[in-house]
Amino acid sequence: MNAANIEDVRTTGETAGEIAYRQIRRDIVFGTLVPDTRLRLERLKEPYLVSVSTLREILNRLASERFVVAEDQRGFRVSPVSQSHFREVAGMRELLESHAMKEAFGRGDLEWESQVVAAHYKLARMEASMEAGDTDRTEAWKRYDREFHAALIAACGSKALMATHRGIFDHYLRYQIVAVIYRGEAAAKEHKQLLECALVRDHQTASRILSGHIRACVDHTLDNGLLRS
Amino acid sequence: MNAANIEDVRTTGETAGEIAYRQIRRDIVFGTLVPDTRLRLERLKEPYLVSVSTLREILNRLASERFVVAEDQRGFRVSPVSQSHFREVAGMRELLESHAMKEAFGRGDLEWESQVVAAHYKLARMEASMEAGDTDRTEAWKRYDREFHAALIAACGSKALMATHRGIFDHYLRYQIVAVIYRGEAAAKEHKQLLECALVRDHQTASRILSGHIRACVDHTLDNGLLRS
DNA sequence: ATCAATAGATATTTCGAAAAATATATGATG
DNA sequence: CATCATATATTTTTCGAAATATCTATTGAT
Repeated sequence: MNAANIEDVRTTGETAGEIAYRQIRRDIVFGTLVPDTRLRLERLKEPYLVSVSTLREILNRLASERFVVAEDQRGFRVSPVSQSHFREVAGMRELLESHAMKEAFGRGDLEWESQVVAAHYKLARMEASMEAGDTDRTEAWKRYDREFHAALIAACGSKALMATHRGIFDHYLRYQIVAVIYRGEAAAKEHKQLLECALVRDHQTASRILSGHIRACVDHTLDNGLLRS
Repeated sequence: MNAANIEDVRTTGETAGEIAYRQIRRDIVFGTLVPDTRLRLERLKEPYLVSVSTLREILNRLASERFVVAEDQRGFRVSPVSQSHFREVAGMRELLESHAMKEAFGRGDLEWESQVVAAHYKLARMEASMEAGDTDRTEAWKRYDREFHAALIAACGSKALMATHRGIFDHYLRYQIVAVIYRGEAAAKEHKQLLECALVRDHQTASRILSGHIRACVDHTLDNGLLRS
């Protein structure tokens, strides 16, 4: 290959299907594709710039991740949401993340600590910016939130655990978006507490805070009836 | 539809892709498709009786489940196995199944108990039959083992937890097959103990037994060097 | 008027081939 | 002889259309 092609490696390295996959997944997590709507193949071809076959590959992947449901010979639809499922997902997050934090706190080294500090710094700055009225950046905020919690458990020593957590976390994220949750100040305080726990390796307090963090979010959502049945 | 078609509902209700999916998944879990081998599309068309497009749908699904890995523009291969991954999967099973048993023991009713008894009965009979030299039925044995452990946690109240457990369990199963593990007598005894714990709702003892159950299996495999690296 | 059966329309599933990328073989050059 | 560029072959990715199934509207019968 000649020198001119070096720049194209980025572009060609990723398949069209991969790009469309990320876009559709993102549209489900962030609610652009609303729960329970049917995903008609011919209709999705145009907006995502792929053919039906490629779409089916993508939707099959998302079905494995439970972001869409595949009904036998009746196509696909965006997975529905429900109070009970939200509770289940929140419970899973609590179980996985608590355990992973405990492991990470026991194994983490200086490099890990610095990554946690870095992730918290970015998140805290974003939270401050949101507090100051810089709205409609919730997507970036959620990304930093995810990265902070991922950093906390990064030293847990199990790729399998982190992968499972990541899958569950995105489902949790969808409920936060779908129900339009905002409790910035409280969440920011809890994030700071989690950072401090990490640095002194106090996983018991961290678990307690995480439980509160998650349960407050679930209760707030369900109490206000932001989700039906 | 006329009366004659009623019988065909079973046949036509399932798509060709669904059948091939189950077969390929099964072939990976039970080692027929050996770890790390490349899954060439043209080569798999014939044995599984589907086209390349359908194959890609299946392999994308299995990639989401981490039974195959997809390399950018380089196709698919059966996920490799390693000691460290086996340990991670075993750890995940311990975490999920322990927690689920605790919940199930707290919520289970008479109907649940009877299902556990039924599942154990089938498993115990199979184990006795294996003990008596009825070999090469390990696949059926593994299925009953899975069903027993699934029955134990069936009352945990979380479909999400059960689904995640199921996914992890099959990865665990693959290692049992790949490494040709057999510790029938010991396992049978532990299964009986788990049944008794369930009926008296002693989740703490059950957790201890499950830990031993899993760790003995992992140690036995790795100590005997049945798995490289 | 209600229900069943049929025909037509719409959607999904499956296929084989074209397009794009990677891997392999060949040959030229230092 | 090694290295790099070029050409060939193989493989993956993507597509559009044929085959199959489901859904809807219409007709006819009880």
